[in-house]
Amino acid sequence: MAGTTIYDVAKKAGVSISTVSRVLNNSSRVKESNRERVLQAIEELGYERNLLAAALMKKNTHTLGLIIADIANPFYAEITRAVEDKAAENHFNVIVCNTDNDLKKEAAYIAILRQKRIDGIIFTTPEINNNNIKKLYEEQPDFPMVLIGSRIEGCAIDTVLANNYLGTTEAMKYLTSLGHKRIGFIYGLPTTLSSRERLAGYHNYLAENGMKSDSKLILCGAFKIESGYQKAKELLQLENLPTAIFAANDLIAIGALEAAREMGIEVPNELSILGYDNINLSTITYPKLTTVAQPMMEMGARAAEMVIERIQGRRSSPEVVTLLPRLVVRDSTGPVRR
Amino acid sequence: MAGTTIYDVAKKAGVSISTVSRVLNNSSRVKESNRERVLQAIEELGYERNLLAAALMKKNTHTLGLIIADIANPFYAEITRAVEDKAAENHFNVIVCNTDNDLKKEAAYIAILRQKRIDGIIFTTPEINNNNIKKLYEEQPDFPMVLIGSRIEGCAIDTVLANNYLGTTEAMKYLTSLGHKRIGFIYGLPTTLSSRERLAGYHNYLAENGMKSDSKLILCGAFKIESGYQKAKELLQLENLPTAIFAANDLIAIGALEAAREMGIEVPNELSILGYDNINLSTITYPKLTTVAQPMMEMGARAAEMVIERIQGRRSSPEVVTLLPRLVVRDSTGPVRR
DNA sequence: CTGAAAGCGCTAACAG
DNA sequence: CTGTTAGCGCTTTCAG
Repeated sequence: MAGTTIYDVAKKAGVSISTVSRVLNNSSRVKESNRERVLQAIEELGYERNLLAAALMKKNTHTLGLIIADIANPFYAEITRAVEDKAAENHFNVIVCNTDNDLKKEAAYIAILRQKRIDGIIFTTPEINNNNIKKLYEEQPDFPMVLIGSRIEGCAIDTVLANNYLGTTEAMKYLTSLGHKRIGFIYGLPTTLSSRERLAGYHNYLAENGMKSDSKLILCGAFKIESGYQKAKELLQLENLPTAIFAANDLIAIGALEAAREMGIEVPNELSILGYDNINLSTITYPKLTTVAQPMMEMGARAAEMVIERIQGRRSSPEVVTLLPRLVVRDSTGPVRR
Repeated sequence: MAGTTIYDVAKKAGVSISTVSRVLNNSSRVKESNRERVLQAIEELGYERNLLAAALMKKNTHTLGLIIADIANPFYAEITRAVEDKAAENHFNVIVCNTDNDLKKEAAYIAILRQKRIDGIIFTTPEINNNNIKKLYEEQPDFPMVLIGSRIEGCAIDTVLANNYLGTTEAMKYLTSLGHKRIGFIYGLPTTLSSRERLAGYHNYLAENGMKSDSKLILCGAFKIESGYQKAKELLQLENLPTAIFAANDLIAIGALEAAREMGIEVPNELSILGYDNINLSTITYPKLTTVAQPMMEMGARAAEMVIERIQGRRSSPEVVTLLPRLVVRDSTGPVRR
């Protein structure tokens, strides 16, 4: 019953509420016989602990906030799953907040989460210039939080990253090894860490390997299927066609796949398409997508671990953990046709 | 600051804590000048309300629990998105709980959610015999909860359903209109409402239309891609081949698509495949999946509305809301080849 | 090892 | 309209 309190339990067990509290929290030795009587009273009364009252005293709620753009986006869904798993393992719950990358919404969520006294927040905000986080950090530098896949200038916050340069380089190396020289690049929101670093990686690779970069081959849209579809169409209407398209995420790549199909361009025979992320979807496309796999599960799990460690005071100076992506070759890429 | 309380605010504003509380809650008239002084004090102190303390008194947390099998499953992800949106609209947060349909895990989540005094729970448990829910209902019949896509025997609980018979019938009607007579049926976990009703719908349709049902054509697996793949393979190795496969969800259909491709069977020319749900994935398969669309967004939104209404006492006798599915014809189905 | 008592920060009568 | 007061249900000294 929700109405019963430790007073009821105490009375029934013939002990004081302190003793009841002690067995509830395992906080200090309680005579075995008393512990048993308390446990039995709890059982018989169907007592349900009020964790709100406990939190009011203990100053922790064992609840985490997770701020993401959109849980219906498979990329975030997978991270969320990992976060929730790791949280549950450590007896934390997670409140999920969809912001659609709207800073106003995000600010409102942050405020309410703090008012509900959640213990920490995990941000997956892609934006590199997120003033909400910056502000929170400045006002409460000690508040436990961690960033996934992003960095905020001037904020020493725990962060989990996947190495974008490496991923991009691997992909480009692979593509060029197949003989591709004209490689189109479609990326998403430019104010995003992923966009920046992947674009930089693309440019770098070309430069370091003495390949000229053609600005006509570089298009910017959004990290969405629709956007990938449109930008790929643009690319495929160029006079001097690319032989491969490197998409800055899988959704873009999926859109590109569709554009190619619609235009009667065979993948991978006439055009190679390479994605980024390795979301679950990438297995069910036809052809199956070659992609740079981000260790999303690890990223989520690691992030959850980090906030929890910080909440529990088992962590001092902020740290940036950089995980390694790896190329997953499937069927959407092949040797350039001469 | 998190350390400041209404006492600090009251002192700074030169009023009593009651007045502060009143402006915070807009609970009763406060002289305009006082309200402003309070607001200003709040601003200057950076006061952050402690909603735990408030909840302890008010007996509500403005938090919902959402119990699902797996947020990484696009079907649940979409529902979750809708639930969270509607919740946020009504100033509720949602705690997401992944159970993998494990009743033990679920029971643990229910217990902790209640201890955290969340205001209501939305269950998307597919199982028809969920003792956790039954038990909760028996112990706390007034506790606000709603079921999505399932029913629990003997429990008068608010429920949101999509009409499985109708969906199945539509699909079968469409398939037979294309000339299909041997229609394979692959479904998932048999203890699931969706499985039962869709299977029943399949049988019904055949019976009502004087078509004989062949038990060899009816296979049961899990609601997963992998399972669809395997069962479709079985179906496609039969002596007397089906000309169409009706899958009880899209994941199964996607698996079937892959099986067909692997076996060199052309869809839809040689085999029609029809799914159920219309998850986002169903647009990106090749060919694009014909499917029975469940209004997942509406289901989630409606469910959230219902719990919130019940929480707010704006709802009396439990209700079963049945939404209508609709057939979405895409490219994975076609006329039977003679 | 146990109990009494003092809060945690807030809301809700109840007087005024 | 405002302040006083008594809790909400629990944890945590502090004595014993």
